[in-house]
Amino acid sequence: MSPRKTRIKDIARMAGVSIGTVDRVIHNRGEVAEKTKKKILQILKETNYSPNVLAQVLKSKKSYHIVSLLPEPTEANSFWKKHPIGMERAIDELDPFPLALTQVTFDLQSEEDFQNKTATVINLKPDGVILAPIFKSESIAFCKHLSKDKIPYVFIDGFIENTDFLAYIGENIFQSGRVAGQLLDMVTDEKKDILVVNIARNIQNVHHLNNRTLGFLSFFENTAVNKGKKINITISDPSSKTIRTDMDKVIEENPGIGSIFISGSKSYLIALYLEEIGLKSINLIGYDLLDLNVKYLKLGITRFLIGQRPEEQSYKGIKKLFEYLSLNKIPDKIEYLPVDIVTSENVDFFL
Amino acid sequence: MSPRKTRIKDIARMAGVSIGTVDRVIHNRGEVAEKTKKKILQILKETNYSPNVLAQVLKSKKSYHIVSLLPEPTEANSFWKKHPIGMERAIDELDPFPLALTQVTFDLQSEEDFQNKTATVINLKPDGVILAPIFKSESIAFCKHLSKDKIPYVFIDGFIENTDFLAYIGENIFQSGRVAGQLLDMVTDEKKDILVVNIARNIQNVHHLNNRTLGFLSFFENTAVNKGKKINITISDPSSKTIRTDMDKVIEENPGIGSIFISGSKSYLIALYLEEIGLKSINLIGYDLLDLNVKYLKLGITRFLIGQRPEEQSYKGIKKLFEYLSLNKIPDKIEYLPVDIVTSENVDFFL
DNA sequence: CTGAAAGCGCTTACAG
DNA sequence: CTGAAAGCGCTTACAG
Repeated sequence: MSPRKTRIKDIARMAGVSIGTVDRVIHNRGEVAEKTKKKILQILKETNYSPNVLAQVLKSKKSYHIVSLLPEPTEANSFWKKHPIGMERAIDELDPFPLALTQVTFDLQSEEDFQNKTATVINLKPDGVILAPIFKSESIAFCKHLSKDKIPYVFIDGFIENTDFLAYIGENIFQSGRVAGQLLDMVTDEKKDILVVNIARNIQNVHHLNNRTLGFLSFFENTAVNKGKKINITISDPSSKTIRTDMDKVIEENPGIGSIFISGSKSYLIALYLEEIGLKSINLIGYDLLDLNVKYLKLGITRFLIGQRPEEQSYKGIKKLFEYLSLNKIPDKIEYLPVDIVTSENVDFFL
Repeated sequence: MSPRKTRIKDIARMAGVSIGTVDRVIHNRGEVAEKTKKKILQILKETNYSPNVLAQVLKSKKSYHIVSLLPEPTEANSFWKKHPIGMERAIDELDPFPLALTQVTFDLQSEEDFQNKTATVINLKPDGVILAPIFKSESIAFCKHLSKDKIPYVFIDGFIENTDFLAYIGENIFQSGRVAGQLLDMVTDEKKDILVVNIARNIQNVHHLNNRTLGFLSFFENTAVNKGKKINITISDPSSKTIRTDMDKVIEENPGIGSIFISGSKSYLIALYLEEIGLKSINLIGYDLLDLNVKYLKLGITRFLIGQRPEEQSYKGIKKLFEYLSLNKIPDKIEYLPVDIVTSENVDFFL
């Protein structure tokens, strides 16, 4: 297999120069006669030289500093608890390589806090950034700043077009809506109606909820068996009182509802509601393996959860940044992770 | 974060000896006065010393040799094509670390070939082995030999109890049967019957088909809604003629069949049969993302496929062996990978 | 039983 | 513009 790797020493011998000169050419540090440089470049190419990373790292002690800017996980949104775990795992695995991670978090409810924290990140002078671009306009401004400073950044959870990101790792949001559509179509009586519930203060701004709903509905436009009505509501306040009022109303007005699609991660709120009013015949599908969502999945009130591998998102984010920084490896720009279909019988494997 | 790592040099200074002596203690190479040794061990402990792997590898050039013994992938069983990919990826990722892999394959249909190949593996004097223990008694003999030679081995795809394996990475076979049961229960009319099809020359010997079927049936014993009959047949020969004869018979005798569970990876054979006789109302579920299985999934003839992440199995196998060999890290003995539920809408993410 | 030295492949000053 | 030397942290002979 390995025909013994070419070393700088070998290149130097072949070119009739010292290793210092070879090193200067390799790293383009100048101070080399044009003629010598050409010759060395030629040999480098012929021998297909690549440096011994071990020796490089051992010598240089240069540590890359990666900063993450992700939402602060809360009781109600334990989804974001998974991301730090993935990042730590990546760093563990990269172990002997010098990599420092600073985690900055922001309040998922506050554009202002997000904006302040982007300034914090900039001040840390990172070599690379991992970012969940929750707030669009603020994110765009931040990305511009990073580009200007030549700091590479990776999106997870969602991405913004026309920015200069190094990579995106996460869900294909539209398609995950279609998967949910297909599953509900399978378990819903052909003539029953289907309710789409978005829970969000301002649905306009929540890009991925919109996109999922679009994907979900698209499945019924061209592929599904179900012929029932599709009802679409937005609940602007996740308090149990508002949920009850809004849900009571829609269910009374639409007695034919057979299934409910919740476009975000708060399906447990609807499951709780259905449990309270004792309506067990309705099929529920939602997103993300929050503890409360899993509880209702295991209770049989929620039929399916769709998982989007939060831990793998951030794990791969770190890995790709590191490979780019240390080996100059350009990753695939968009990596869609599988849309996981989770039921009470396979959920334990995902926890 | 890092308070600068303790080096051998530091230990030596603290103990008032030279670095050579410290090294002798660390590697237990003897030739050290008991008193000195004690002192150094004490300091090692206090400082929580761990070596710089970079420097270690750079110096030693010791390359670990891993040998895999897996079935030869064939047209009909492209499942085993995925494993080499996973292993190559692991080696790529481990890059600067010296790791050689030799892949030995055997004929999935031949106990004799398997046995011959175990001898081949032994002759290669590997530092570690990755093994799919397809044939039980032959595998046990092989494992005994490996244990005697103190060669660590990792199982994938299945494992044999009471052997001295380092780790197993793969499916929870029984549980994956339950998942299939749950899915079919969801899409099958309560009163319809369910057919279980095993395709195998000798069903006795095919442990995992049995186990899956047991898991599948267990779901209907204690959890399912479906009240129909459960019919269980074994087709001993995968030729299309035998399939047709056997299937014609069972369908004629059981007109109430609403769904079919295929315990192995050859669901495409049954899908092809259903396509030919034009029976489209039956729900089909099977295993593994073979090209042909995926074809019938996309055509809508197969409802669900269950995936078991073949690539990840072997990827993790290599990683765990390497970590054990180089860092002496003992892995979790059994790691069940998630049971993936795959439909026509999410299958592309898994390919 | 112990220490001093050489060397793994690379990078970084420094001398000329 | 170029070369020789020191050193990253470890391991491996070798001398005593």
